[in-house]
Amino acid sequence: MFQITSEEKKARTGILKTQHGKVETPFFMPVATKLGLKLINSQDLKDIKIKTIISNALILYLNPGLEFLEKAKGIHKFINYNDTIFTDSGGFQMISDNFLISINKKHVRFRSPFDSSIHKITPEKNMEIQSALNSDVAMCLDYMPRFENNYESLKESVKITYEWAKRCKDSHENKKQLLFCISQGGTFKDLREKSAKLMSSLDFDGYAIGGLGIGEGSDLLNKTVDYSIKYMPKDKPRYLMGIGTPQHIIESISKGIDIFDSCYATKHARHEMAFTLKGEIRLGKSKYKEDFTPLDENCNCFTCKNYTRAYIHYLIKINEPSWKRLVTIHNITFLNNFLTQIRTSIKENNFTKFKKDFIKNYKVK
RNA sequence: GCCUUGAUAGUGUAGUGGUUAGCACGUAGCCUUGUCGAGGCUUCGACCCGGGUUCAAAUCCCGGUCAGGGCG
Repeated sequence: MFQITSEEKKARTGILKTQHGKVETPFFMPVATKLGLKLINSQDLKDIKIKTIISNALILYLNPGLEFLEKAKGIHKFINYNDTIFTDSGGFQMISDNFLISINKKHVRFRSPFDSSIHKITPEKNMEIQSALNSDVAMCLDYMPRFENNYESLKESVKITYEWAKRCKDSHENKKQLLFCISQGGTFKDLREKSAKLMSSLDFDGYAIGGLGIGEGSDLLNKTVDYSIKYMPKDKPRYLMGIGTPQHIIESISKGIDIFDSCYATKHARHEMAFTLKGEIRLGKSKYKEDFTPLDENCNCFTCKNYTRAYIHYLIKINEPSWKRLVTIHNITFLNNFLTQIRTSIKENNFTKFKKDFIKNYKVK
């Protein structure tokens, strides 16, 4: 399932094998919650060489529904994507007020945002859904409390998430599908350590860190990854959920993280932000009006090969929405290339220098 | 030449005697990280010029300038 191929200090490369092929780690997954990547499609993913995406089991269960997806001959066929698809369990929805109704040890009750119907989901039911979706990697149902700074509720979430992980594992029947668990604990050291230890006591195909990237800031994010990863199995893939930015990705890889997903790159692309090796730029700013250079000077993406910052700026100013696709393509290509470079640097035992050079050039506000 | 209409942020406009002069786009800045609203927030920025009436004028009057329209 997972094999480490090279290491430099704590950073490592590896190969994750799923029913749809092999993926080299560390990698980044774009988010396709509803099986749609805004503005781009599976052909774009092939062109960019994106080998994994992540969707959301609970959302797909509510709409378009399992019956429909069965008629469509499965999610891979439906979206014409023949590589690895992760499905998130839907635990993240629990932080949304208009979603959650109640939660207890047995199940979670919530209201569908699509038709306001009320649903009850148990870990067993969640596994049933993910097995039926036949994604390549399923995530255990976890409980992420809304009040992320409340120690007591986080303590409770660590406990419930552990109980649920056991139930997910026991009821997981799709043997072609890998199953990852998720640890919680907010930014509290003792809770993170406890959660990581509890999860590591169970045998999963991969181990995720959840509950981060929700405004805790870089310092707490980095510290929390340290707390957790110390007690996570070394020979299994480690997935930092919801992250994110190039600086967080490279920092986390240096700690031993293998997998990332985030809507940051695509969402920010639609808000005029493009990644460059020197930091983020805002293309709507007038300083780019006569900047006839590519978004990033070293990027080989479709957008950078064919268009300039000035053109994107111009499209923004004349309210021509096609720029959003161009910037989206750039940002996910940028991240994908970034991860490829990181993998290469680890294999060549050059990662430490690569990271140092990157941080030196990458300006963070 | 005569008549007429108009002139309010960079642009387009609201405003019939007392408004912190409103709005949209724009400028500048900030936010967004496992449900991505093709977003959200903040800032900057104006009454054409000169005189008059009035306690008080973007608002009423006179003149000028500029622009549009009509007549000759």
